[in-house]
This record gives sequence, structure tokens and C-alpha cells, in this order.
Amino acid sequence: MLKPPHSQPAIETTDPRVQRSRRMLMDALVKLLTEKEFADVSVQEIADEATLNRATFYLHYPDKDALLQATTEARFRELIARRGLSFTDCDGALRAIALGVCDYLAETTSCPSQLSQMPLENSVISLVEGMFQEGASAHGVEPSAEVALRGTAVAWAIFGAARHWFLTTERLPAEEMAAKIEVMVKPMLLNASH
Amino acid sequence: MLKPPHSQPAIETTDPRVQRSRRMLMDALVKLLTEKEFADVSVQEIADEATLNRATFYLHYPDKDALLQATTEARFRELIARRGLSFTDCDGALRAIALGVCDYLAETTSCPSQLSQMPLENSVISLVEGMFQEGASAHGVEPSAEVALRGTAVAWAIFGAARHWFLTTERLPAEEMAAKIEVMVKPMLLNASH
DNA sequence: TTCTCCTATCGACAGGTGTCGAGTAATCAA
DNA sequence: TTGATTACTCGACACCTGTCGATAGGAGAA
Repeated sequence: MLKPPHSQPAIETTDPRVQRSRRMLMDALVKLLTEKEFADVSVQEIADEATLNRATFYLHYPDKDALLQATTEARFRELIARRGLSFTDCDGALRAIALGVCDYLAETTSCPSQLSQMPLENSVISLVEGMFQEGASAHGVEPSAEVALRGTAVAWAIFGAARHWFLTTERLPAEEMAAKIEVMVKPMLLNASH
Repeated sequence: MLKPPHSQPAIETTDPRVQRSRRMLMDALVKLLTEKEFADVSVQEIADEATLNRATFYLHYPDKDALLQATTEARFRELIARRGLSFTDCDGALRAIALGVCDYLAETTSCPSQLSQMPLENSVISLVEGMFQEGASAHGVEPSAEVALRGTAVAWAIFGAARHWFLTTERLPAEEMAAKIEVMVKPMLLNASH
């Protein structure tokens, strides 16, 4: 469900030991996910795979959902960065974001069967939301409830569409899908953004 | 996560014992949710509250998430039915659905603090999706990948917007919000539906 | 180096989970 | 009513969870 305690604690630490432990835990989870479902992975297994003690796991994440969340977020951020997403051109950004989400789903969930489930969504959607906020403020659109609402709705629409695409057999190339999503979703932004 | 086994098994049984047990489990969960967080509710507590054996719980649902899912779906269906949502007028339907989702979130999650989390979404979104399918086919729009995609994206957008609204302090009346959502989301449907 | 702070380790704990086999009781059809 | 079927109960099982206190061990500053 929700992790109010260390919801976003897993960031900002310079201590190399901490960095190392967290990376090892993430890598361990990713490896285990190529072998079995998330639900079938225990904290003990993750700790073993990471060559860390189980108690150490709980020093960093409240439970395995939080680790999945953090891992997901890190991978998605990296993917976006690798694509060199810049918000200098407003027009390309929408398609790029859609493409990023499609790519992300296709890449990180192709392993066992359908990991395309819920815990992933929280982090990805809120990241996409953040991108819209960023993009809007970068272009002088002052933040308002209206803008925030539209950003949220668009983020959810994009994720929902990308997920739909991902769950489809015989799917189109990601680029085509991203273009489709762009034209479908763009009208939602036109009334209130600049 | 996902429950492939009895994902939608909780339907269609005439045996009164089954009906009774499932209803008692749902009612028990609803009652317990007024007292504590979902994460803090154990299967044993649910069974006790329902005056059923714990093993009986597992005869009906694979875990407590599945019960929450089923309970959620039942409540949302009932709410929609109570509002007398009809799809005879295409124009009102969109706003009515948005209103239904807002109502739903406001009603079922006001109890402890924030239950507005993930397990709920699956069922509600797919229900809304189903409504679009239904509405489209009722008006002679032949089913296509395009229509399905738009329905999905709209469902996610509505849910995301309603959730955003729900998590806002000082929120507008649900009716106003639903109207806002309608105008925001409607353009997504215009190109491909009739 | 030495000292301090923080992280990682270890063993153990009370509790929860999901499943099983065997027995009881309710339902439905013949 | 009888008999077959199915739901429910019960106790027990191995395992996982989240947390604790005590201890060892690196990182960085004095």
C-alpha cells in the first residue's frame, strides 16, 4: 500500500556503504525478477542475492514494495536520461514522454510474464506528472490547480494507454504508439497551458 | 499484485452458503477499515469479524488484496447503479462517470486516512473502461483497437483526475469537478467515436 | 593513530501467511 | 428420505515478516 515513513528516503546519501548496499539490493531484485514473480520473491532471497543480511534490507527499505518502487523509479529515470529528453521543445516532449513510458514497460516487464501490475505505476505516473510541472514552469506557465490537474490527467492517460499497448499481443512499434498517444492526449493540454 | 487464479472467481455461484460467506467477508473488511489501515488488517481478523474460519477465507479469496478488490468493485457497481447511470444520452454519460468515480473515492476512502492507494484502481478503472465499451457498442460504434485504446486512456485520465481531486485539501464539490473533468477529457474521444 | 559515528551483522522474537488432511454439516437432486 | 456433493471447521505445518538489542567493523575527523 503506502509507505509514509521512508517513502522517499532512499535518496541523497553520500556514504559509499549506503550507496553500495542499495545498489546491490536493486540489482538483486532485478535479477530475481527474471526468474520468478515479484510476489514469490522474499526479502530473505533478495538479501541473500545481494550478499547482505536481511536486517540490512530493512535498514534501507520498509518492505519489498518500497524496493520495487525505488528500483522502478531509478530505471525509468535512467531510461529517460538515456533518451536525452529535453524540455526545450514543447512539441517533441509529449511524444518523447509517451515513448519513454512505452519503452519502459516493454523493457522492464518483459521478463517473467506480467509484472505490469500496480506497484510500478505509482512511481512512473508521479514522475511523468513531475515532468509536466517542470515543462510548464520552464515555459512561464505559472503553477495553478488547473495546470496541476491537467498534468495529472495527462500522466494517467499516457500511462494507461501505454499499459494497454503493452498488454496487447501483436503490438505496434513503440514509436508509432507514442505518436498515437501524442495526438490523442494533446487536446487535453491545449485549453490551459500556454 | 495480480491474482491470476481466482481473479474473477468471486462471481456466479448460486449456493447460498457461498453468497453468505462472501458477503460476510466483505462486510467484515469494510467494518475493519473504519478502524484501521488496510495494511494493518490481518486475514485472521477479517475471518473473526465475519465469524468464519480463516481457512474459509482462503476458499474464496487468494489473499486480502483480492477481497479488497472484490469489495471495491461491488461497491462501485452499486454506487453507479444507485445513481441510475444510463447510456441513453451520450453527453451526460461522461460527466456521470466522472462524478461516479469522484463520489466513489470520497465515499469509500474517507474512513481511516488515505486508502486511496493502488489495489482499488485496478477494479475501478477496468469498470470505467467497460462502460465505454458498452456505451460505444450501444451506439453502433464497432469495436476496434482504436476505440479500445481511447476508452482505456479516458478511463485512466478520469481516475487520475478524480484521485488528484480527492487528495486535494479544500476540494471543490464533486459535481463541479466532474464537469471540469468532462470538458477536459471529452476532446480525447472526439476523433474516433461517432 | 585514535576516537567517534554510523552502518552492517547476527540471533531471536511474536505474529501473520498460505496450505494441508481429516472431520462435520449444510445443500441439492433423485 | 436418501445419497452425493460441496462448503465449512479445526489443528497443524513450514515459511515469511518486521523488529529488537547486542556486537562487530568500516569511514572520516581530530
